[in-house]
Amino acid sequence: MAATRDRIIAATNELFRRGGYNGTSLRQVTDAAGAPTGSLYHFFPRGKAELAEAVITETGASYLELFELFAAATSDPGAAVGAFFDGAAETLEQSDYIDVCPIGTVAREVANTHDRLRGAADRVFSSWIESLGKHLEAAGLATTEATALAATVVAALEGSFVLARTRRNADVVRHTGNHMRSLVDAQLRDAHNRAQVNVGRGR
Amino acid sequence: MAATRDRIIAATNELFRRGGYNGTSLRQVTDAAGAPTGSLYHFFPRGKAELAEAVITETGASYLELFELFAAATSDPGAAVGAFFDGAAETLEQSDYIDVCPIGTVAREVANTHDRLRGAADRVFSSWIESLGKHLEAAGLATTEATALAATVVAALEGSFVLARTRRNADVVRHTGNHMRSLVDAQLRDAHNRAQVNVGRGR
DNA sequence: GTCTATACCAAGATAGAC
DNA sequence: GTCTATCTTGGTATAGAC
Repeated sequence: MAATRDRIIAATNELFRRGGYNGTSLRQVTDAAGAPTGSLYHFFPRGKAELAEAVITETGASYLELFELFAAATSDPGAAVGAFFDGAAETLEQSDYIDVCPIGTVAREVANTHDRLRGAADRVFSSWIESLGKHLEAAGLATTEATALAATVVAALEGSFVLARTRRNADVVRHTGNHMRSLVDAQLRDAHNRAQVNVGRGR
Repeated sequence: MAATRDRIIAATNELFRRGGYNGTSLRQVTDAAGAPTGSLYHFFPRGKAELAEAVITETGASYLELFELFAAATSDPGAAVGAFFDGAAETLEQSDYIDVCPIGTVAREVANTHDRLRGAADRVFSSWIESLGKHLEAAGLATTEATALAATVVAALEGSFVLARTRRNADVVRHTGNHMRSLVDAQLRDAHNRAQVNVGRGR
């Protein structure tokens, strides 16, 4: 049996993916985790907000790891991006379309009301963008271009989750992934062409 | 003074953009609208869910109209898309980063819990995708390509709102808009090139 | 660290006078 | 159509024994 704290985190993660922050009660959490209220407040003395912050931070780190696995499998960032979208689509279909990512839902709910949670989500998104950005740089993009493109990919990923869950069909995630892949490929091609021209000019 | 029903809808729209569905109480709505509980239940007998459904449907229709205005201003869909993102970025900055769109937030919150609201959001997103898709078809894309690309643009739009609100900076919306614009331009170019080749081959 | 009971408050919804 | 009072439920959080 997993440690109590881990069960609480895992249960909250899944409940947030289904119902979001305000839509999930601590009663649901303790029931799903099989843990009493006392334990919850033992591990998270500041209550729901502290629990949510832990879920955001820890889930964010595990998704970062997951993306790094995809990226490590190839030197082609476009392929890694496409594969990541395809994996997310699969997850959606196998989970009755509960959100793939608790962070996007919660971030959108609390961005104007819980500044601490907003900050935690901000750090997570930034870590993802930085990671993808590094890979895009390694493949030939300038830093500014790489970061902006990485942010677009993350935005498209999060947005495609909204559409897929709303229509209960994950194909939009796959199509969006394909589009992101061609966008990445095109930008890399442009960068290489510019580099070629400069070489031709003796730069 | 606007009619009571209109004030209730407008107040709810703004409150949803700030705090989402579960994060907004009917007390907040009646306070902001300056309307008593009795009036709210007079216009929306099934309560909060019915009110939310009306907000989604009516806001969705007004954003559709707004996009059609942008699209009517030019025969270049890429330009219309870019301008729409820029306008949204402006709105975010001027509103303390409350969401541009109450529908995306609410859709993500209730997709697994309120099927009626999910359905209403689905119809709205579909109407946007269909509208943009038509313009992309008119510019030369095949129907399937046009619909898929339109969905990607809507996904990127919604996703960029999440990132922008989370980091309290709307530049990501502008950058995403630029990327969507180049994506649209590239796909239209490809379609035209394919058409040219076919002409060259005497098709 | 765990458990139960409970305090306290805000939520959505309803009733019935006007 | 409007207004106020109120019902009921469920929310977060705490207390204190074990």
